[in-house]
Formats: sequence, C-alpha cells, structure tokens
Amino acid sequence: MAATIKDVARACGVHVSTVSRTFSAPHLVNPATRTRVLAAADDLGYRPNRAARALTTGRTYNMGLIVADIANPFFPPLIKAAQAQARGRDYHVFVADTDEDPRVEEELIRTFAKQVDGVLLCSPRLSNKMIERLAEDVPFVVVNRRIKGMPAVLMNVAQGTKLALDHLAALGHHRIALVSGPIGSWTSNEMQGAAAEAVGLDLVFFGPNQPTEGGGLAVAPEVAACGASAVLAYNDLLALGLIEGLSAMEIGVPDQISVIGFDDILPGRLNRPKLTTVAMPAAAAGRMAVDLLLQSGGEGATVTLDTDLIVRESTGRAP
Amino acid sequence: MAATIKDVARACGVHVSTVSRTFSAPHLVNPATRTRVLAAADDLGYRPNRAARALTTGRTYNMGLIVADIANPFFPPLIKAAQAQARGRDYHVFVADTDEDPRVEEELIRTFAKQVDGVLLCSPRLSNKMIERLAEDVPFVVVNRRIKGMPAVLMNVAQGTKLALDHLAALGHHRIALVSGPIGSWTSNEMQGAAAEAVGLDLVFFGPNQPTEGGGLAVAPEVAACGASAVLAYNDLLALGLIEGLSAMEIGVPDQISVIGFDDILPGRLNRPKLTTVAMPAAAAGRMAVDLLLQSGGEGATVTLDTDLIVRESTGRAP
DNA sequence: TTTGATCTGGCAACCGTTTGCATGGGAGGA
DNA sequence: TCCTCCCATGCAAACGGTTGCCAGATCAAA
Repeated sequence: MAATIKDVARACGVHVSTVSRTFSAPHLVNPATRTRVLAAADDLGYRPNRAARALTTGRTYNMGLIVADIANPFFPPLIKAAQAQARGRDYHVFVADTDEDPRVEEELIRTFAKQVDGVLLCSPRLSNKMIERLAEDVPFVVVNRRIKGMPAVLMNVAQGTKLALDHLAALGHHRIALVSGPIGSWTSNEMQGAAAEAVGLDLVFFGPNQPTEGGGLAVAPEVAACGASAVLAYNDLLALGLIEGLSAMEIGVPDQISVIGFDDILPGRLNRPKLTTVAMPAAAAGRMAVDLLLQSGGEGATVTLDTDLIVRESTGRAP
Repeated sequence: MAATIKDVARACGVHVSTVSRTFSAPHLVNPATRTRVLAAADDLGYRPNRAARALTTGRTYNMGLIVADIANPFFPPLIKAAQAQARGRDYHVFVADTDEDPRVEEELIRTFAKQVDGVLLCSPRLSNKMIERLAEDVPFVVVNRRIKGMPAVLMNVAQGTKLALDHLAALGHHRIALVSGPIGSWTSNEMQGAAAEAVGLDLVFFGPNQPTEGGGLAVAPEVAACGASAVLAYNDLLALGLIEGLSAMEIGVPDQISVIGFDDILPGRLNRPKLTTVAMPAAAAGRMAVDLLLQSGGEGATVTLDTDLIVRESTGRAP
C-alpha cells in the first residue's frame, strides 16, 4: 500500500492538516516543520493522491482530449502540442479515441466528465445539440466545430478550399471532383460550402466517405469515371488512398488527374508523388485549445487559424 | 453543479446507501425501490462519480497507456486495439505521450499512479531499475521490454531480424548496415544481439538514432558511404527517412541499396518504393497487454508474439 | 402462535485530502 | 507587566461515494 498523508503525519508527530499544508500551502507552515514533513514524506515515498484532492478542491489538473481516430496522422501533432502546452501549465492531458463512432464519443465524454477539468473535443461527430447537453457536465473546447457560446478553435477551411480551387483553376482545371468526409464533420461542410461558392468551376460531389486511406481507395473508380481532371479531397489520407486507387487503374497523378488533400500529414510528404495539400495548423490548434480551456470559464471565445496551400507534386496542368 | 448521490436520495426519500446499492449491487435492493431510484437518477441526470467511488473501492476502471511517441504510426493500432479490448471489459484507456523523454515518462507514470488501476508501458525509455521502483506505486504491463517478475508483451524481434537477414542474404547481399534505434530501447538491443549472431555477413552498426524520419534522413550519408548494399533499420520511420535521404543523393532503392524496416506502418505501404518490413503485431500486443493487466495481479506472465517478414519493393538483388 | 430464515434499507465509519475555524504560545508595544 | 496580534498548528467537517453491521418486516414452516 502506498503511503498516505496519515502515515506521514504519524511519522513526524504532526497533524494531517499540517502535512496537507506543507504541500498545498507551504507558506503557512513553519520552515522547520516543513523540512521535517518533507523528509518524512520523501522517506515514505509519499505523493499526494490527486483523485482524493480533486474530491475536495474540484480541480483535477487533468484534461481530456478526444479525437475521432488516433491513427489519422493529422492528430498526433495536435495531441503532442496540447500535451506540451498543458505540461507547461501544470496540467496533464489524457487522450482517447472514438473510432469515428458518436456513441463511443458520448460515452468517453461521460467517463471523462468527473475525472478532468475540461475536455478538448477534436473534430467531433456528435450533433451540436448533444454536445450542448454534455457541456452541462464538463467544460468543453471544441476544435473544428462551431457551436454558439462554446469556446472553439477553428481552422479556416473555407479559405483553404479557395486557395486550392484557385490553384487548380490556374492550372487550367475546370471540372473538379470534391470528395467529402464523414457525416457530422463541420470541416467537410465548410469545404462544400466554400466550394459551392466558387464561380466558373464545374464541381462534382462525392460523399460521405470514410476519412481514411480505405475511403479513398473506395471512391477512386467513381472519381475516375466522372470525367474530372482534378480532385479536392477531405483530407490527406483520403487523397493518398485515392492516388493509390487511381494508380492501380493505371491513371497517372498528376498527368491525368491532379489531387489535392487537406491536413499536410507526414505520409503525404513521403509519398510519390508528394502530395499537394492545404496545411492545417494542427499544433497551433492544440496549443490554443489548451489555453482556451484554461482561460475561459466556458466563455465562448473563438479562434480561427489560417490555412496554407502547399504545392508539391500531385497537381499539374490539366491534360 | 452535477447531481450527487444525495440529491437522488433526497428526491426519492431513501437513504444514500440505497441509491449506492442500486448502482453497485442492484440485487440487494427491492425491484420497486430500484425503479424509483433509477427514475429519479435519470431525472436528475445523475451519474456515479467514478473518482469518488475509486476512493473507497480502490478500483478506478481506468488504465493508462504510455507511449514514446504518438506520432509514430506504429502506436495507433496498438492503442486502438487496447482501447477496444478494454472497453469490452468495462475499462477505459487514457493515453499519454512521453516525447521520447524518460523524465516525462516518469512524471506521467506518477500522475497516472493513483488515477488508474494499472499502466501499459509501451517501449519504455526508462531503465529497468527505475521501472521496478515505480512498480511499487502502480501495476505495470510492459510492452517491448523484459523485466524480471513483471508481466510483459514481447515481440519476437530476434526472429524478425533473422528473417530479414536471411532474406537479404538470399538476395546476394553480404555487407549490411544495421541502423539502430534510441538508447534504452529493448527492441534495438534485441535486434543488434540477433544480428550479431548471424554468420557469414559483414555487419556495420550505426546508432543510436532518433526513431523517426529525421533520424533516417540524418544517417543516410553515413550509410551511403559505408559500402553496404543493404540496410536493416530499427523501424519503418527510420527506413522511410533513409530512403528519402538516399534518393536525395540519387541513390536508388532497391537498385543500389536495399532497405528493410520494422513495424509495418501505413506510410510504408503507401510509399514508393513500397517498404519491405518486418511486421510487428501491434494490435495483438495491445489486446494482450490489456488482458495481462486485468488477469495478473502483477504476476510476471510473459507473452511473446511472432513477427512476420513482408517483402515489398524496397529490397532487391545485390548489385 | 412461535420460531427462524430471508429481504430490505438505514446507520455510520471510512477512503485521502482540503480548509474554515479555534486555540495556544510567543513576540512586540505600551 | 499586561494587552494585542500574529503565527503555527490542531480540530473537524466536508467532498461523493461504498459497505459491514444491525433492525424491522415479511413469510413459511412447525
């Protein structure tokens, strides 16, 4: 059994409250006593039980971070940035993965609710209504979702979509396939909305799709058949799968079809052809989300981060 | 404020202990009462506070999972498998990332200690001695590390190394570069040990290296200069970076140099050339680790999982 | 009816820690 | 020398639950 505050108190003939104060309000205890307590604590290997502490203080110094799919390389940089930022604020971040399943997402939020001071909800698949209800149990910061009155970190997807479309138009593309993401994704909606506003382009929509390599592989035939000379995909994973599927059909990228993704994940940089993509500031988003959670007592500040077009090898002139 | 057990008790004129039992030992309470309590609880949106419960029961129904680097695609499948397995056992898994830093690793373990029932320690960078000491605070299952008396999930790296080396030998390679991983990695040691036993091969060792794409990029020049016609890399990320670096030097893979990695991560399957690799059963390891933690009361069972050579495009006949 | 077994639910202690309040002693000022 | 005031510490009640023990009620068997 690990040593408790009582063991320490007994060990140096002092009341538990004194031991408690030695750790949580050192200035209230006599330096001599403090040294004695610290020594005894160290000797017994005592460390305050954070869960018990949280029971009275109401603060756990933990926060939860929920993502749709850890296996999507988009998330790790966001996660790492959030953890680093939190560490600097004396907080810890626990991560959980919903497997793109809204039910799992809900359950995880409920589990987190009492064990953390707040939850960073990244690219949620839950409905706004549901999220608002759950927000009664625990403070949220949502990433990639706009919900009124709730702090949010947004990426400027509309702007990125425009950059991508402009790039394609400049290369002479006219008929463009828009391969969207999963249902319930704000990002996907933003993208479609922004694309629909583009003038002079002939857009073909495909969706919803799994935001994975497999999803890309699966739509490849349809995309190939639709007569588009360029594709804008919901994310890089989808784009990568698409390229894979197209090349299996002997369709060259970018010679016959140009492909643009979103996110700027590592595999996109290693792939041949290297993927042209709209870079999402994932790390910055992770940091911002942490700060927003810590600052706002649930106040609805919204931060929007700009995106960036990175032209590499998967886009070229229209045939 | 969220509803507590007291609110529910008051709401249906019953003692808190009855409410408590309704949730944790339903058979002890009269069906009629139970229905009443459940209704009131539902009405107030009451959910038992797991942290408070843990205080008396000593069980949190949470477990921690610590990895060196979430951004390494090797881990996500392991994490997802562990979470899924745990979910089936009514447990939740919280993930944390150490950034390959032993100090962060230690701190995370201490943080987890009182908030989880056990920790899955994946590819630790801490010393055996340190891990043994920390094991007094919280039960562990280590993955990819052998520590006496501690439950472990091992991957048969030695066997995988042998498979890889045999494959290369069969292709006519003789001088082979072995690019190892970070200090403190059991896997890296295993690999070196197994390689050293191979007869008839001329091995050149490089290391330690960061187990990332950057690490591979960095050693590429040395590897190119050492005269080896094939490389066995600590992991796929390293191998991918290596291929990247070599191709930047106009050295063709596999025409001039063959490359084999370890892990079988997704980017390796998308890369051109597709990476030949020793597949590690990451998902199985995640599941096993969870089961081991739940079964053993800390008993030192060890499970070893076999690895598998997957020949793709990055290996070919020696020039 | 008595006896005893079986249910049901209340009581209160406990888990490890924090914190408002009370207390005792010593220092400093008058 | 006496009166304040402050400092350091103790006391005890919380926080949100669980659980061993006990008592009253119910019911069947004798």
